[in-house]
Amino acid sequence: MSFEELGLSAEVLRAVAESGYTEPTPIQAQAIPQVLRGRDVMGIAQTGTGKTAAFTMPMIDVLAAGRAKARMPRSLILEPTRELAAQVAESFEKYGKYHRLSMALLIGGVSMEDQIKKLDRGVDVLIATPGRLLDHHERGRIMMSGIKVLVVDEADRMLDMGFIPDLERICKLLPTNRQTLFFSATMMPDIKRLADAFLTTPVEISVSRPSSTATTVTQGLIIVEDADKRGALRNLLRTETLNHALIFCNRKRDVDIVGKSLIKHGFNAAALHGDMVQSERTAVLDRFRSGEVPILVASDVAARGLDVAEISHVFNFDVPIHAEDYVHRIGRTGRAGREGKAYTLATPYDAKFVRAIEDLIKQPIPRIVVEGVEAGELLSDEQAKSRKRGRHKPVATLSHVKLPKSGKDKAPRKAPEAPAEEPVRGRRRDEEERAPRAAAPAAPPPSSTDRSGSERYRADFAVDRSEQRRDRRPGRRDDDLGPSVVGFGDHVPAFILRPVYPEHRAAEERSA
DNA sequence: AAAAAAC
Repeated sequence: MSFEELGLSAEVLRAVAESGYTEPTPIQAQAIPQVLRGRDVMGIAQTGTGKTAAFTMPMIDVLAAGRAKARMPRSLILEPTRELAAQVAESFEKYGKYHRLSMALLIGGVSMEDQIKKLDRGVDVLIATPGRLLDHHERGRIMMSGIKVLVVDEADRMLDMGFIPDLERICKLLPTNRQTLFFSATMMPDIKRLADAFLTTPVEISVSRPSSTATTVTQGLIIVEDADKRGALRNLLRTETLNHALIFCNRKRDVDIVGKSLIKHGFNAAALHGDMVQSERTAVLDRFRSGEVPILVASDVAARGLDVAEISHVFNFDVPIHAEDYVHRIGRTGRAGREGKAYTLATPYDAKFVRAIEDLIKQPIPRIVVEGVEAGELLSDEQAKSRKRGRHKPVATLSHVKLPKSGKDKAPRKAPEAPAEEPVRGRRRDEEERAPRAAAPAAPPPSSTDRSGSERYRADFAVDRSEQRRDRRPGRRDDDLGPSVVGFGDHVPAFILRPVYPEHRAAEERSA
């Protein structure tokens, strides 16, 4: 099978040849002729199957005839993450280099100005993440009625991320007379329902079963105590011959910690997660792609679809909680038939997550021992439980008490000893603001006689800083923020109490 | 046990 047989234009074929590809992947071979024919396509394909090119190549030809009007894009591609959107834009640039298609990338985290300018000039290809697209639409910068081709990429991930309402809103803005291409790695019932709503008599294309891992990837599981994880990772990084290494952590906080720790130990590493500003995200990914920084520590923002050639190693610093994520993460290596290695660090308590992964991939992950690090063993559920009980330390100070989530009554709103208060109008709001704090478990009864002012302050207000503001993006609030001071709190500055009018002030001074 | 996405 060759690209020439698929019906693509000479211009696209020339661009494909120049990019070095000679043979279409299965999804490209099946999808390209259907897209050119104008059919709707439902593609069940994972990333790494050549899915992106399967829709960009034929779309370039479909859109070649015709011209875009101002603010009326002719096609729309929806992606779940900003990085994936940028990657699709690159694909259009690569295969569309002999066409004069205009393109705009509408993603969050970057200035709207350039995006608006492009929209005003008219775009053939609009690539967007849902939030920013709707933002532009609400500001009246886009008319969706001219869209002839819609692509919904990574639909299952959009579902995971709660994008479905946005997706449905966007879909209502589009003309019903259009071509739709819908891609998902799985076809769960929710996805099927969505596909039925979006597509009309689609051609179904399915390549490579989900939950399968590439055979060219060598896997290994290292069981160590939590405290030994970083040491084990460093050891692996030193002994393996790395080209590009991608290290996944479950939490953004740990991405930062592991990244900093590696740099401190002399590794050329960088971190990537969704709380970083977009310019940094882009810069880090560029440096990783170019090979300037060969080690990237990342959250699952990089788990799916990220296409960096020649990632030789994937390390799971944490066992992914959802088994499918394991498949996606290690799918970043061993791409296009290349060799890859995927090592997972597990603690003795990760047994059930490891089991879920092994069930999904239908094979055990070979256990591996890292030199210089004591090998552990996965604990059974009961063992884990009893060991955890033994490790439990009594709560020593209030600063270790985790505050109840606001809005959700996990702890009683009032301390048991607190005297029942008359609901005095005007004070009630203040009481409610303070209630969760006062009711923190193990709070000593409020007695002001035996404690100094500073002791009382510590007991009432001291909070573990790490529990505050996990989400540091400006304007974002986590539900479990620490105590917030409303207005001036209890303190009223003296100047506020002073009379405003000179004659009143004079009266005050007289009486003083 | 999380992450992702608009200002």
